[in-house]
Amino acid sequence: MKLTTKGRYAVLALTEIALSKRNKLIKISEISESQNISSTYLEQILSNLKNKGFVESLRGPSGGYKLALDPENIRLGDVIEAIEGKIEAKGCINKSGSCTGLSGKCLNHDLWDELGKQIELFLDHISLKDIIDRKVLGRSRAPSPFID
Amino acid sequence: MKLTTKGRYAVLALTEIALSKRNKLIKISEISESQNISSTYLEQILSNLKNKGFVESLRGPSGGYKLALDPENIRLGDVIEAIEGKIEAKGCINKSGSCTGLSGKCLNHDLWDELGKQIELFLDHISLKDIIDRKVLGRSRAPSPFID
DNA sequence: CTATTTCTTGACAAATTTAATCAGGAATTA
DNA sequence: TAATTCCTGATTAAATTTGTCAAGAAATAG
Repeated sequence: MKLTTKGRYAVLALTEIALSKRNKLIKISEISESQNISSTYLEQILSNLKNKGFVESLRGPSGGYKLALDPENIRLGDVIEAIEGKIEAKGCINKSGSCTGLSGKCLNHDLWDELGKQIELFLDHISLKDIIDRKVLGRSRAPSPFID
Repeated sequence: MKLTTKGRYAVLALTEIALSKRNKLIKISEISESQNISSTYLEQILSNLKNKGFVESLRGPSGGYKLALDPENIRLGDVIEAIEGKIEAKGCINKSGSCTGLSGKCLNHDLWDELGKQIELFLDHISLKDIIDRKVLGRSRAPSPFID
């Protein structure tokens, strides 16, 4: 599993872009300064977000970025996956011999798979609009009881 | 947030210990061999698990490890926290100036806090016994809708 | 059309974290 | 008393994250 500053910066940048005046372009330098993030580092991230279709850009003076989608259509899960890659709780993948032993057949596999799903489910249900509207707090949920 | 092989090895080791014959001690070398994990690395992890009270040990020939608690009383959340430290989605902590800007007051803070809770909730509700009994699959849950 | 601004791209380097090794030691038992 | 096993802390190696840097391409203002 992976969740680094890169992913957090991406979400942060998207909220800044979303909050900038409707259809008005916002520059990397503006985000960089207001959020105290290296502008060259942000360049990488925004360039990536552009290629994945979350934002649009314009070059030259008075250039900058704006959202390519409405905030309610930007799922955080998609953003994080685009930036950090698949959030997968790799249990024993690519480790030959690690699916043997007393706990053979990867009892543990289930755990990390399901945890990965729990994380994905959460992020896939939160949109950029939820963040802007402050509709995130209190929404986490415990797993369901096991049904035979 | 953090979830590394160390945490996974810890859970793996615990399941191996749990599955070994009741009250019979199991050696590091046995786990190491059956799971293909460096035994010296495992030593660190098991020593840690012992200090945190999850397992007991005995030295000398015919020594080894056994559980200090019943599997149903070992919550994965506690294990992971003991090994990896608090799973916290640190949003803007210790980054002076990062709580300003258009998205000031840390709109994002809520997101990572709540994601952290979603992960904790999941792991706190799964016990070592659940893993052994294969009662984990299908239990992940989406977040609840926002209530005003 | 020229200079400036801004995004774009890819390679590179520093810093941090993770994963693992190593060495020496302490308890237990046969 | 010798072999076995856990115990501890220091050190190293590998991988990843977090940037920096340099050269360039598009857009615009003047």
